[in-house]
Amino acid sequence: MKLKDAREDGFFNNSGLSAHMEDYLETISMLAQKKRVVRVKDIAKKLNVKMPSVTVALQKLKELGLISYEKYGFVELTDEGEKIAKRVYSRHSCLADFFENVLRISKVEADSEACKVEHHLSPQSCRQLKRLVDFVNSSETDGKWKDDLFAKMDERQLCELKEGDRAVIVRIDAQGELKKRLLELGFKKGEQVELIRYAPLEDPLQVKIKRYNVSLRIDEAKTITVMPVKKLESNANR
Amino acid sequence: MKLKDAREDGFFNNSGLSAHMEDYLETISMLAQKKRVVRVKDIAKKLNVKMPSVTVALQKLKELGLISYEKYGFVELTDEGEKIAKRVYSRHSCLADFFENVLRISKVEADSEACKVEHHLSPQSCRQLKRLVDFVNSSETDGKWKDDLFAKMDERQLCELKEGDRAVIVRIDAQGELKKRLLELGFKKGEQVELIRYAPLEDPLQVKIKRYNVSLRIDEAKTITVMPVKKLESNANR
DNA sequence: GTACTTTCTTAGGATAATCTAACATAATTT
DNA sequence: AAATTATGTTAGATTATCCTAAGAAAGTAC
Repeated sequence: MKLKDAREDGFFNNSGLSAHMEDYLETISMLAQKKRVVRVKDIAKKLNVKMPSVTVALQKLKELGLISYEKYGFVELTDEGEKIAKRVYSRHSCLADFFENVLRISKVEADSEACKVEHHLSPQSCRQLKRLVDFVNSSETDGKWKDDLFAKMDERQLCELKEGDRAVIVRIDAQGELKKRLLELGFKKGEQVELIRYAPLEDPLQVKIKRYNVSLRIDEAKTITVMPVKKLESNANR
Repeated sequence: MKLKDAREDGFFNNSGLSAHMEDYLETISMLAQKKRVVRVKDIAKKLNVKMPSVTVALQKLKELGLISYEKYGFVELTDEGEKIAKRVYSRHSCLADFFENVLRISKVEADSEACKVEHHLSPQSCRQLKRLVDFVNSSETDGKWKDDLFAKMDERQLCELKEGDRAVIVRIDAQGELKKRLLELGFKKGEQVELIRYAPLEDPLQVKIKRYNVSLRIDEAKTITVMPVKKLESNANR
């Protein structure tokens, strides 16, 4: 909602920079830590844009006094630029941490989600998010609730699995006829299933249960709650 | 990170629409529920843009088959448009719910944050977020941890308060000289403070404690953790 | 030290959004 | 029914991105 705001608050952030400019800054900062010098080419690669786009962005950042850079030269952050980059980066880590350790999605996806969301989060939300992550991560507050939370967060509906995933059935919410049919097919709590394949439009999905291949419609698969089994990736090639 | 993606995945979402187009769709859907007819003017007002911008957007949405609309006529969503709007809206509510009931920021701010973030969240994250909110909201899993969580989430550092806010001191993390000085000024656990005013650049902030006005630097105020006291707004005019 | 390769910049064009100003249609009032 | 007001559209400009193509500078190789 509020498109104009999207321009004022969404694209342009606390730093006064657009989301894209913040990305450039963040990238420069990251590269500066890894490499001796920061080059246009590297920035372009990291941000997945072409070099001319980088050149233009650098010129703008230079005008803003956030980097020092001469034509054909290397790029360095000024103190001011470094400060903003740090802030942007901390927001990013906070989010990535949240996605990974609270929402419990894979590290890679957590990072990618953080990238997409990071420029749009207010400092306040960021602080609150940090409090939440700290609470969940803190070992003081251990106890059953945390196991409960993680169990809940790790549950999926059968149709959320990817091809090849295996999982154990936790619960079946189907009623009446459907429930009966699913039970007959062998779906019951504790049973292991493997998602074989989705049909082109994702609709019927093929599942393996007790050595049988069964075809389910998405609406049917939605009633089945499962807990994925971690694949031992290192065993994959044996 | 990944600017090009920002275009492919950030601005253009699961629906294949840009964030702004999703906003238009969502707004139309909301207005359609409240009003007899949806007019350009209302959309413009809601989205905080001028009418010509709306006209242009509507033309595009029409081309995409998401709304039916004739020049100078009213706007209606097609089935396809309605479907997308619903999806967008459910993502929005999920986020707003999260910001309000898990991160525990005010309803208004929760909604505004949701608006800014909503277009950038994958369906997967959305589902996980929903699981988290459900877990926190569910009354089954009651018990002390929830109180602990809320207590933690409701804590603020003194310098996070707004002018006029009152709060009770929960903890002081200062060390050595600073701690001594704060204690001398009357800052201690259980004491009530009121944030009077920030200096122009937010730096020294003026706090009232035990009828005294005290000036603190931000770094000092950061060491003081407080629990805001809800103002009884309805009493304000008496 | 000339020639090739890599890296970077400039120029010019595209797109998606915004806006203002001016004009067109519809609705309301008299 | 004519005049006025409200609403909506078109035209044209602006901004922030991106891109490709072509040329310039720097680095490397023989």
